[in-house]
Parts: sequence; C-alpha cells; structure tokens
Amino acid sequence: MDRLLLAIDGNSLLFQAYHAFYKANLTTRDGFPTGALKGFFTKFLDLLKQQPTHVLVAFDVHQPTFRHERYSDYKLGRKAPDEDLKKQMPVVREILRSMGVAVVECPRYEGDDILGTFARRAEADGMDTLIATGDRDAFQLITDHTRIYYTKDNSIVDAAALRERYGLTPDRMRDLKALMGDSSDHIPGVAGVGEKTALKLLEEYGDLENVLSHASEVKGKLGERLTAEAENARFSYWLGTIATDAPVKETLDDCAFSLETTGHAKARLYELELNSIADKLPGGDAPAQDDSVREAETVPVSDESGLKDALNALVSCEAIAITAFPSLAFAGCADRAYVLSAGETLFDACMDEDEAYRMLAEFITKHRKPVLAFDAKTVFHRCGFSTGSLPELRFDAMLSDYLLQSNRPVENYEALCRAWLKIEKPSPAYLFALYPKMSKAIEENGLKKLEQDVELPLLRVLYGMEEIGFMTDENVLSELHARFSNAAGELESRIYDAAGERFNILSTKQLGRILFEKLGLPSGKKTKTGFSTDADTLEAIAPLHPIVNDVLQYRFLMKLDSTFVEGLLKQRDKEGRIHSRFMQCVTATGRISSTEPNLQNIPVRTPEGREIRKAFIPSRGNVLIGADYSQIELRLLAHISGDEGFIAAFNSGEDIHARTAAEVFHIPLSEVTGEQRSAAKAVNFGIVYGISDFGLARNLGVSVQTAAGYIRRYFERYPKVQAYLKESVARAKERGYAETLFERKRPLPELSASNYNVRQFGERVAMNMPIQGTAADIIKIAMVHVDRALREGGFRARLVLQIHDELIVDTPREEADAVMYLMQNAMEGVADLSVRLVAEAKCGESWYETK
DNA sequence: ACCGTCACG
DNA sequence: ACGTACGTGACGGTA
Repeated sequence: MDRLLLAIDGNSLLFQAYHAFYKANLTTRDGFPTGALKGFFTKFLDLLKQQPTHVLVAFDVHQPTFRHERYSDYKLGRKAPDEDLKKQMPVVREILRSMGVAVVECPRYEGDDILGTFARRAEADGMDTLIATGDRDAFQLITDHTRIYYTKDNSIVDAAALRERYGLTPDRMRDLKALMGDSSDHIPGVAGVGEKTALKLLEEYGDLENVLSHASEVKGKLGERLTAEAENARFSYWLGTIATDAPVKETLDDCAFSLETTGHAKARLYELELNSIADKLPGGDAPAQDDSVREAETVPVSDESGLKDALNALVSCEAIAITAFPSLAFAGCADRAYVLSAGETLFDACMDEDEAYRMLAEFITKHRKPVLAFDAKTVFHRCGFSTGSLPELRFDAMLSDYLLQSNRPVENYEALCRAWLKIEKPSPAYLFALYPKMSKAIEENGLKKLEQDVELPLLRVLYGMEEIGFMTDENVLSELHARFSNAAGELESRIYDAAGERFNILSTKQLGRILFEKLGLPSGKKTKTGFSTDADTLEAIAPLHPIVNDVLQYRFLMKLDSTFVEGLLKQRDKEGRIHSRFMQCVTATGRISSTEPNLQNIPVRTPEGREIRKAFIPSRGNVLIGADYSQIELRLLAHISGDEGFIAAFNSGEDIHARTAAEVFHIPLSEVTGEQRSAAKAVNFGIVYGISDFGLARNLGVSVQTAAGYIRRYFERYPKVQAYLKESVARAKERGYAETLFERKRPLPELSASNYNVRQFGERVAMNMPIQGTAADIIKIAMVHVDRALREGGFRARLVLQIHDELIVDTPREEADAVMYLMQNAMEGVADLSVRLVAEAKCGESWYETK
C-alpha cells in the first residue's frame, strides 16, 4: 500500500476552529471553553479519511519564535490569542499525544517550517505528503508528491490546481507574496502592490529578481516604488520562505500512525463533553469508572414467563428503577437489571413491549413500589398509568440533572451516567447510585425544595394534562382551512401577476430575487444567505410596490393555515382531543415548553389568528376557564428591586404602562398620549429583557439617542430598578450563576467569556433570568396548588394547558364559579410579595371567549 | 441538518 | 469598532 504522510499545521487549524465556533461559545458544564477543541478534532477526524499511514501535527512553540530574532518586531505584531483559545492549546496537544499522534515543535521555527521539512524528508523516502493548513504560504511546498489540503475551502491543491488559481508554479508563490505582502503575517511587500498587480508583474518578468532588475522599465508610481522598495521586497521574500531543513528531533518513523490508538483519547474527550467526537473513535478506554459504582449484571427478558420471574425477584425490593430507552429496562437494586430484549434471533421468543410495560405497571401498583426513573413522565405514559393511580415517584434523574444544569439540555440517560458515574454502558440499576449522589448535589445547591415541592409534584400535574388533552372542534378548523387557503390562493395569483412570473413565494431566495433584482426594490439588511425578507424589512418597502403587502399577507395566511389549522388537524385523536407534551427540562429559565403540537403559541394578537382559538373547546357539558396573572414579570421586578416608586405604581391599581409614562415624562396620567404609553411599555419590557438603547430603538422605531433618553429618565424615576439590574449582573459574575426567588439557578459561563458579545449576552441574561424564572416558579407552584385543590375538593375540573402566565381548566359548568374562585386564590396566594400578585379568571364556551 | 421566518409569553 | 433586546417550537425551503 502506498504510504501517505498527513502533515497538519496545528496552529492554523486551531485558529480556524476557534473562530468557527466563536459564536457558539461552547464550554463544558463547569465553564471550560471547548469550541476550538471541537472544531479542531472534527476536522482532524475528517482528515483521517485520507487514510494516512503517517501523521504529524506541527505547532509553533509558545514563546515567540522567529526565523531570525533580529526581525522579531514583525512577528510580534501578531495579536495574542484570546484567553479561551489559550486555555485549549495545551489540551489539544495532550489529546493528540494520547491518541498516539506525533506532535512536533521546534524552537525558533514555525509550524510551516516543520511541515516543509517533513514533506521533503517524506519525498526522499518515496512517500506522498498531504499538508493540511489554512495558510496559503504553504502552496510553495507543492511538488509532484506533496499536495496541500487547504482548510479554508476544503480543497486539495496540487501544481495543476495552483496554476489554475494563480497561473504560477509553486516556487513562484514566494515571489508573489514578496510583492503583495501579507498584513496578517506582517510581511510588508511593496506598498501599493496588491494581488492583481503582483500577478501581472510576474507574468511579464517571471520572478521577483527579474521584476526588480527591470523596475526602471515600469512606468509611473509603480516603477518608482519597485525601485525604492527593492530591499523591502527581497526581505519579504526571505521572510516568506518556508524552511525545509528545520532541526526537528522527531523522525518520519515517529509519525507512524494507527487509527486504533486514537481510542485512547476517548475518556478525556468525554470528560470535555465532546461526546460526538469521542463516539467516533474506535474502542479505546472507557472513562475511568466511579469507584463507588459496581457494574450491574444485565438479565435479558424475552418472554412472559421470564418477565414474571423477574418481577417475582423484586417483590421485596425497596423501589423499582425504570428507564425506557432504547427499550424497557428495570431494576430493584444496584447490581442487577432486567432488560426487555427482542431475543438473539428473529426466531427467539420475544414479547410485546406494551404488554411488558402493562405487567410492570400492575406489579408496581399491586406492591405499592416507589419508582426511580430517568424521564418518569415518559416512562409512566408507556406503563399506561391513569393519572389517578400514578405510583410514588422518589427520584427522576432527568429532573435533578435539569435543576443542577439548567443551562444545558439533558441529552439522554447514557450521557447522564457518563457525566455522573463515569460509566459507559447505561443500566437502570445505576439509578440507585445516582439517587443519593444527585440528591446530595441538589441539597448542596439549595434546590431541594424546588425539587420536592415543585418539580416532582408538577410532573404528575403535567402528566394529567397530557393524558386528558384539549378538546377541539373539527368543523371550526375545516372552515378556517377553507377560508385561509382560498384567501392565500387569490393573493398568490395577484403576486404572480405583479411579478410577471410564477415562483415560490415562501422561498426567501426566490422572493429576494423577484423583489430586489427583478423589481428593483431597495433591499435592507442582509442575512448570511442573501437578502433579508422578514416582516420588518418588507413593511419598510411596502409603500413602494403593491406586491409587498400581498406577500406579507400571503405569508401570514400560509403560516396560520399550515402551522395552526393543518398542523392541529393532524394532531387530533379519535375523539378530537389534542395531547401536547409538556417539556419540563428544556428551558434555561425554568419555564415549561409544549411540543407536538406546541399549544403555547396559538395565535391571539391578530383577529384572523385569534379565530383559531374558537376551535379549542371544553369537553361535553363543560366550559373553559382561563386564568392569567396580570403583569407578573413587572410585579416581580418591582418586588425584587424594592423600588418604592415602582411598587407604588402597582399599588395605585392604575394601568402600569400609562402610569410609568406619566412618571417618566413628568406629566399627569390623564395627559399621557398613546405614543407615550407605547414607549413606556416598550421600556418596561426592555428592562425585563436586559435593556440596550439599540434594542429599544429598533423596537420602537426611534433613534438610538431617543431610546437612550427614555432609559435614562426611566432610571432617574426608578433608581432601585437600575441598581437591581446592576447588582444582578455583579452577583451572577461573582457566583457564576443567576437565580430566582425560589433559588432556581442558571449557570452563566458566558459572563467570563473573552468575547465581548457573549459577555454582553450573559449580562442581559443575568438581568432577565431571575424575573422570567421567578414567574415560572410561581405559576408552577400555582399549578400544583390548583391541581391539588381541585382533586381534594372533589371537583371534576381539570387543568388542560399552561401558557407561561395563564392556566386553562376544562370544567363542568356547575363547578365553574367555584373553580374560578379557587384558581384566583391559588394563583394569587403563591407568594407574599411587596406587590400583590393579581390573577383574573374568565369563563367561556371556547378558548376564544376566555380572554 | 440548518436557515429564515413567525407564532406565543 | 462592533453588534444587541429575554424565553420557546414548527414550518417550508435549501443544501
């Protein structure tokens, strides 16, 4: 087999990787930056597809290294790498070494000198070389046996490709650079000469020396400069020359590579939470196991009698641990688990999974076994428990993990076992080890009350809501579908007429072409893929052409029809009920979310959209109650900040936005104009979001100065609000997390990021999370209280939906008054704050009517 | 799989 | 000199 040396410019690849993942701001759970590592090793694994027999990664040595120290000034001009990148540099080397990859450094020589040296050695040894780099300097190293993998565009460049690009042979690349210079590398070149001029000169005179000696023939300013800066050019040529004789101590044999040994880095990569990379490595070492955890025995269960035996063995156990992925598995103690298996072959006896869940559920109910689980809500659904007969839930590892790491989505049980126990192969038996371990962490982080009194009881409430579902009226949806699709159809043909052709209006690409190229309308901002065509942009140009409003209206109707009308019709069960899933471990602030379908974003702001709420109806003989908190986030801002003026504004009972406007503009309430109220409202919202003058200006459509003025006056009137925002950021910086009144925490590694924008984002989150999160805590507690009061009071009314500050209950008509009263009391009584919590309940024949 | 867009609080 | 409101989920188009 042909031997191939893969020679990688480590610095170049690392810088590129760092910048590629700059915005993603990746870190481990405890805040160690990993973006550059992720990018580097993703690319590294990609490069290994070239099947090299030898691999080396060259790095510059840490202290500044120069081809000659005299010229150090030039290279010193390079910017020092960011802190985040610096931290990752030694880790890249460490991981590469553990993979068995040659890491080569050479004092006083740069990475590309090492690459050049090895490329020549390989060639002398009859090997081919592929140099991976994002630095075009390396093109000078191209020969018949040395090619460049140019990482900026993932192309492989050989002599032919180079000729096509520049019309030059590899050894003329230095001449090119000597003339045009390279600011990123602080190579001066000749002033006023760019790539085009340099190429023209080389085409005419062949090489640098010939250009310089014919400088007098070149006309004008260019000729003068060539003469005056000849030495500069020669110096640049020398600076740009890659050494091929660096005194590296490693040999080609040291670079011999085997894919197998890369597996040795697995444990470290998992530790860095770079799971996707670690997963791709072969076999290798499992992460160092937690000493306290023994490996559990796995007993396969493939038929009914096997399952009966398994359950019999669990009669005397303290609790049952259950996981549902990839298939049902359960355990009664830490060292033996039963896993439902489909059998070794197709012909093996295997039992129906639903039946297995049913038998397990029956066992749990009969023996009153408490449950430990990962994602208990899903497990309970699979078991088919009815809401009234759910077993006791002691511990849900997914919930605990969420409370401890709410800034990161819970991945899966396998990842959780890896993170908490360093165990590779998951087993439900490990829940017995996770339970005390995670509970200790919960306790230490002050999260016990939240877990015991809020999240675990809430899980049962959400289970009930998912089970019961929300009744819908098919006729309403069908009629809306007809209305929306007909209206959209008419708009469609008008748009085609105006455009003079048919095209896909929903394609931003095609729409951009029609509006901005064909019709020549002025394009506003751009997205990274082309013209921006969002509603803001289109509204700005709507007066210029009638097609624009038609497009906006078309989009609006298509959105309503496809997402809401058609989307909802697809989700109805045979009785017409829609069962959304309420996700308890998703958001970073503590809110719940709703999926498949999302019932938390059903339209309300436009009349046409609001019609959809007429399709959401009570069960037969029932009515719906909608109860919502009034201005809960602003009330919390008033309470948490303790600002007397803002608290008084609420206690006055007047419209808060109008009252704010009156106070900020120093005018009587009766004189507040609509515009002033809108501005005050936007500022109120802005404060909650972590205000910036730019954001407020964009939202209000006023200048940044005007917006800044609003904010200044707002803070003058409510100084403690400003103080609170400042303190909130300072506290979060100090502790590394933001928290709610109920001590729910959100880690904020962003606050110590080196990237200014990321840090700014962290600061806004530090201002917003305590408010949004406390509101989330409060309504969660209200749900637990409402649900309990309904059941204990013997009501048949049931919660069916939560929309962040609003609860919907489906109730028998005769209970409605009592339930409204009960809900209002429960919601308002959650917390005793310096500003009263206000909730209002309304009753109706559809969701449309409860507003 | 990702982007742009847009529905909600 | 730079890019910015906070939190979600679903859709259609595109690569």
